[in-house]
Amino acid sequence: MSKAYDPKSSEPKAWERWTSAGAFNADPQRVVDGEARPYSILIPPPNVTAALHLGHALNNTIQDILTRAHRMMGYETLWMPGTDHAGIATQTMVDKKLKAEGKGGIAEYKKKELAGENGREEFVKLVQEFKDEYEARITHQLQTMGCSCDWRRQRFTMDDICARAVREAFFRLFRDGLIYRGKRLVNWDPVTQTALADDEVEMEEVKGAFYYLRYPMVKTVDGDQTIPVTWSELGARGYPDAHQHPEDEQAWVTVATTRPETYLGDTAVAMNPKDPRATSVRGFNVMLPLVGRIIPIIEDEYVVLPVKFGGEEGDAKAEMSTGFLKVTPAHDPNDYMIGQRHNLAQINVMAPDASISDQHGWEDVGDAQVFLGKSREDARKLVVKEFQARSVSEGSEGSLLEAIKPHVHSVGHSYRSHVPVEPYLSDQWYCKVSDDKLRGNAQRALKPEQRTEPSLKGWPDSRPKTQAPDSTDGSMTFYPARYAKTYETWHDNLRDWCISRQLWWGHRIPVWHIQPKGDYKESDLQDALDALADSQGCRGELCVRMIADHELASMRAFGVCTHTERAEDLMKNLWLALPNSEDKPLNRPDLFGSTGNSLESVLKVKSMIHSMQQDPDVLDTWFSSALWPLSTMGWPDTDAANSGNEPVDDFDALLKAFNPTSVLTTAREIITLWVSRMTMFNRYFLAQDKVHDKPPFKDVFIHAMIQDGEGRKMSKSLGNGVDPLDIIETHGADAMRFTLCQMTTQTQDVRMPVEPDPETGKNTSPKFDIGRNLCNKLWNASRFAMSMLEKNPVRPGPPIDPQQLSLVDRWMLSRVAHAQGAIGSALRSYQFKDYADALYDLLWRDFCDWYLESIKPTLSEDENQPAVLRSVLDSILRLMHPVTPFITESVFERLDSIPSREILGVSVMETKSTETLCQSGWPNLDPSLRDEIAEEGYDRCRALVSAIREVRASNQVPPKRSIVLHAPGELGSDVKRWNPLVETLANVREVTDSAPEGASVAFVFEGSEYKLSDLADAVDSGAQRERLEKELADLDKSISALEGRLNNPGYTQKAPAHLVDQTRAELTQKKVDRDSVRASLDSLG
RNA sequence: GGGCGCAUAGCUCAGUUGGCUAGAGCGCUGCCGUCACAUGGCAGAGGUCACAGGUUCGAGUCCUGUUGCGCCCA
Repeated sequence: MSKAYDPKSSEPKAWERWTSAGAFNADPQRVVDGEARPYSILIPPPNVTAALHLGHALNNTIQDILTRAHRMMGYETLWMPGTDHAGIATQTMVDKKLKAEGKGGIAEYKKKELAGENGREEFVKLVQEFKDEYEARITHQLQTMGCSCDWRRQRFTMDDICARAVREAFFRLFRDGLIYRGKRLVNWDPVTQTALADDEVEMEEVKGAFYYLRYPMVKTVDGDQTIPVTWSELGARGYPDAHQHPEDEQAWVTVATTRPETYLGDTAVAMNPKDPRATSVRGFNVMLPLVGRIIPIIEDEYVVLPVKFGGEEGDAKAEMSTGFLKVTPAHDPNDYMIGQRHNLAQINVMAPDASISDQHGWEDVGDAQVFLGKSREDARKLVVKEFQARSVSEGSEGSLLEAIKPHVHSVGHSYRSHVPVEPYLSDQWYCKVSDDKLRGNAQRALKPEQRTEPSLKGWPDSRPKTQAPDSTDGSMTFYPARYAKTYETWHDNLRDWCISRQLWWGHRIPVWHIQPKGDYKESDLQDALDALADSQGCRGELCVRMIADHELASMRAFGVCTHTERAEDLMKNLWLALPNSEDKPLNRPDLFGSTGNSLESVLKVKSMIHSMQQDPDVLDTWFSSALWPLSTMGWPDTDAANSGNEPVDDFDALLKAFNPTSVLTTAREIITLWVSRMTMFNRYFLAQDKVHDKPPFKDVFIHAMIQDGEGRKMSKSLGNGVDPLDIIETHGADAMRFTLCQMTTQTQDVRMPVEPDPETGKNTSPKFDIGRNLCNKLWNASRFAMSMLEKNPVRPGPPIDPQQLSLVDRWMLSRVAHAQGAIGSALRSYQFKDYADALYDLLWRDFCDWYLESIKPTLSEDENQPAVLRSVLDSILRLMHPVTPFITESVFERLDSIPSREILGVSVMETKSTETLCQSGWPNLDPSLRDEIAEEGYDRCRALVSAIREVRASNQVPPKRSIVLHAPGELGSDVKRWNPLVETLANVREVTDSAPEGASVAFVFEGSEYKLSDLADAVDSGAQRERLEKELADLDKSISALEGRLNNPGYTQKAPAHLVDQTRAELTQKKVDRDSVRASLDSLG
């Protein structure tokens, strides 16, 4: 074995051993047959947009630690790997890449598609290639890190098995009325031209302005709506300040807006009913400049009163408000709500690219055609310019633009294209997550102790319905517990989920839109299609729903959702067969077979369809992510999953064995996006299947976020990101894993100082040295131990009774037992730092610093000691394996061939194989090995050694010099009984009862004075005095503290008796110590 | 604006029901080329536990408030 541990040579070999042994393969049948308990984890599928970063490394290290530990504990263990197609993110990446390569980007392919070519298909193929590349890279990264996933089962959210789950889920929700079509304001990204979910919008501070615009006031006389209202008229009606304006001039209202360009779509001006001006303007309208649209002045509580008229002073909104609010229902979410309340028209004045357009619902353009075709930015400038140039009415003073005040406000930006999001009215698909069948199930999943009163009060139905230990409700627990609140609050304010995206990369929505010919009901079309489906062998695989209801039959629309590929083909064929002209017969009768029955059905359906179109949109990425616990397990059709080209065909047992999973390990930012939705879907669908009604995981562990040394997020743009592969290259995978494990505390952020590696220039962190050093320590300790075992082989024999062992051996076994317990409880409570610290202390402090040093001289004489050494090293390797799998596997391979002998109480848990360390058992140390007496005895010995070492150091005694300990009485006989521990560890040549003859140095131990001699040729009495005086000062300080405590009657009366006794004993001891130190000082003269 | 978190040694962090003379690693100082490991050993210095009140016999820990930093959601 080499002197220093070399991860580069060990890691690939260990990996090879695991994979050839099939060490990571899970066998669901063993669980179903009751041979083993299940332990399963689903990987949060990384996006295929980029290589993994340190946050992924942390998350996956944690999952691997849990997986490996439970595998060794005898659980049938599944860690399911996979990646996410990350719809918009990936599509954008590919678009950018194409543009960077000088190609046209997605726009080119959109043109092709419009021209009737396969632009969409070609583009998706390119994305597929991109995905393949990154998927391979991510897989490589995870494997290099040592992730013990069952790689045979690797999934991708868009592969066939996942696609089947998506189709099934969509169909059922559609059928059950939980998916609907809605015209809503969405967060529209004008660059990628897609709707964004609320959580895909990032708020950014923007330096903008409040623009104060004047709208002339008009009234209706004899049907003419454009008659100006004058100030004097308003004044007569009690309008405050009306007299400040010229009497006969036209009055106006001033609205304040940050987005003047949206005025084109205004359909009302609103004011608060409490506004003192409300009565005087009631019944009047205003006329939009240039557009000429007459819009009403309405009253709504939403409007903030200006300070002048009762608004709160200091409230920024009240300070800015004029009391009049322009209402643009089609371009602002709040205005949309007002519009709903007052039944206002929604006028969309923009094209999908956010340029001003009269092609998307705006008709009364009037003089505003100057704005057509302008981008929203240009339109804003132009609106300001036009308003500035005009006045309220001809000849009146002042322009329509009253003022511009700078204003910093936060604006939603697309997380992909980073442009401001445009609230945009469009038709989208929604999932009714606010339904109790979904929301309620997610709320009820939470452990009752983690629910809070306000939420339970707000949602009385969300109280858990069942409470048995294995119950369906209340069985999901968050670690750390505080994150339960994030989860809970999210559901309290849940809005329906917009699930459609105007993208090409994703699961296409399996719906055909049908415009009906004639006036008929949903069920009529359903019946006709059922008959057709029947004739085509796909009965029941189509579901019809009204998706747009309108008084006019011609404006109605039906959605036909297809349940299967077959049904999809049927609809496609129907579309192909429909002739352009209504009266012509089918142009492709061949598509439906030749039976008269089918032809009749086709003709019937055809007669009902005016036009049909496949929905062009795809589903939000999170829709397939939400199905991850189901799709990875082959749901809904395990038979179909088995028949694919999968390397394993045990899907039928998979779901039964491993859903619900044991724990989900993830970052806090996706508690809402992902955890919640998986919970809803898992419970909803599996309950329908009568499988179970459980949440998809028992525990949810939320790990910390890694920030750089300055507390900033790691990101590409800041250049502070760290690539796990770089760390593995310089430090080794185990070193990285150990450091990450040790950093994983229960706080929400952890910091990792980042600096460039002086050699490679790549980002690294000194933190990883900790892990590297630990591995090196393990390597050398093992090397040393094994060489000693070669020289002093374990002799065969019956099991050793620990009671027969020497003090240090019993102590070491006790420490291992202690560590095993600490590690077990750390794992159960997801306290990963505690795990790492327990390993560090066990290996470095206990085993290396004390045990190995202690046994050096005795190993050859003590016939039991080699067996203990062998056994302890074995246990340490096993306990360390989940954190540092590679090095422990390498060492274990060598240790395994060294003979061993059983020690009573030391065993390993049973596993299905012992071929590698990875597969073999977790240490099982009987609690009786925790030996208080040995720990106390050895601790005394160590304390004495430390005291002697301190004397040696303060007197500058060279380490090589052997000295003499003068220890009469009890201590002397103890030291002799411990022989040769003190002698070895403190380099003492001789222990004697006699007093020193020559120069000596005194030290105090347990209240008595002892002496050391032969320290050097001359003893430095100054150093001794200094040391003793410091010791005296420390003692005085603690004595006065203890006395102070005991002199406090409150303490002696109220504190627990054992504590008071303890304090008294401590005080007595300290006083004795002090006397001895004083005596030593006196004798120094 | 709402929610959550953090503030302890020069740095990164532990400190789980209040009982502590407040710990670890790195860094720092001194000694050590020793036959497992210098990616190491031994010894040492270093802290008004952000601030101000309160509860208690006793507060780093619990409560209230203040300040600063960070994250999430509007």
